[in-house]
Amino acid sequence: MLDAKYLRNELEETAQRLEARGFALDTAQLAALEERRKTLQVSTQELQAQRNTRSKSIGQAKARGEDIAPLLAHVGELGEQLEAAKAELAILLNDIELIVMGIPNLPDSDVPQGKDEDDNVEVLRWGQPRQFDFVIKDHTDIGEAMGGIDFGAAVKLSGSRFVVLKKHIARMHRGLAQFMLDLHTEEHGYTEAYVPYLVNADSLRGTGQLPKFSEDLFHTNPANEEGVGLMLIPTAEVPLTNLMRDEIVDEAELPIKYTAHTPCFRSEAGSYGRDIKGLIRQHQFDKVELVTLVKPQDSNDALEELTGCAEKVLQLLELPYRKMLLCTGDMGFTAAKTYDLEVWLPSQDCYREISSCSNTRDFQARRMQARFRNKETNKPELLHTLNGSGLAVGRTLVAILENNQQSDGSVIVPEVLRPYMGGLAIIS
RNA sequence: GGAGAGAUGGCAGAGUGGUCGAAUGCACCGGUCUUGAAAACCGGCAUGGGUUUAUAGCCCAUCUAGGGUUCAAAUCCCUAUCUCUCCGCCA
Repeated sequence: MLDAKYLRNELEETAQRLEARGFALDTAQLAALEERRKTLQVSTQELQAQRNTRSKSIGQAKARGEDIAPLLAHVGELGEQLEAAKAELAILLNDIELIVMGIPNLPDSDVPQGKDEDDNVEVLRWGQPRQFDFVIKDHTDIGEAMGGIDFGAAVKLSGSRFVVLKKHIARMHRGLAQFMLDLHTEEHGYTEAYVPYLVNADSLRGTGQLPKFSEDLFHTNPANEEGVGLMLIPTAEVPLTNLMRDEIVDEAELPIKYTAHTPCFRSEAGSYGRDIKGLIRQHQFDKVELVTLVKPQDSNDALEELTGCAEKVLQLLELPYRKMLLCTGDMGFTAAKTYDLEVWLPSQDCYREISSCSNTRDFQARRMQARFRNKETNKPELLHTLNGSGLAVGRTLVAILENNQQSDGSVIVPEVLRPYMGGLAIIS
């Protein structure tokens, strides 16, 4: 959420900056609502103040043993006016909030202008895509041949966009998550967390999934009262970041760095026909998430550091990747600046997203009132929140299967993963 | 599933209808004292919002949340959520 004061004082400038990311802000509508809000709120508060003083004087009169009947008659109609004004104001504030909650974050000034993913800027490339001297298979064929990937079984259990993994593939999937968690906790200073996979609407509002992207979420429909209104997390960013919702932490505790391995659930509404085959786009996938909360002046550096932590995973697994700086038009709703990491997929002959690392600045923090106490002023200030995948486990599995495949259909296990695979060097 | 108790500021804990945004203690910040520290003493110390050039002032809201009663609610009523105790069940 943008700062309400900034929004109303710099309405045109805000609209201009949002245009860069393809968002059309209806400034005329907002200005009109704002004008009404101002007069109505001022007059409502004025009425409230009047009633407060009169009620107070009734109390004082009563204490002195005076007759309060005439005072009571006078305050009666004031109450009615106040009720009406309050009701009207509540509706208006609600309307305005709905609009403001649906406005995306402002892009940082160093984010390239652009319309879509074609305008993203490549920052660096790491590793060399391997040259194959045999006809390569995609991860589905490799996995199915090993009896380790079974889409048919998943269709029976749940439907399309789910998968059943077995044997070495299932183990590698598990090992990958362990490896990533160990790396981030032992080498990168993150605190491991185990979090709920079902969260309430307040949490989803805090990180920006609601109210605008409800259709991307899986909603629960419990048969009894218990658990009503809970939704499945689309990413661990939601529970991890919301740990700080309505909290004020000491400046000395910053930065706060959390990591968690969780499944993520996405309805993928509107992506019908995209990546139908394989593990790339699933309703349920595992991810190791990185979340950091920092002082405002530290968030630029924190984004570089966080992205570096995700890159480290790819480097240790020896997977070729490139780092993209997203343009204004391709960024997510809450992001001020985003790096995508894209891993090389031989079967698709291109780089595909495997991590997305964003600085949301105070956009999420304002929604959830996540703050720290400034040591100098002793006043609470909004934190900056950052999040990134470190990495998407399913897609990492895909990348390993495809990049490390051999002509006989077996796959070489990356060195760093072998301790998590009982020492296996090759799976087949 | 059944029975009961509770939810107040960073924490602890008063407050049962009227100058209560809320006593007191702890913590924290500043000062006096001290060679320095501690102790003692003095002072300060909630958050959100509105108005405004202003984190000057003024105003509104907030005692888990949402409704209700009343001129007036931390205080009375209803509902929800959460916590605790006991019984049952259970990984």
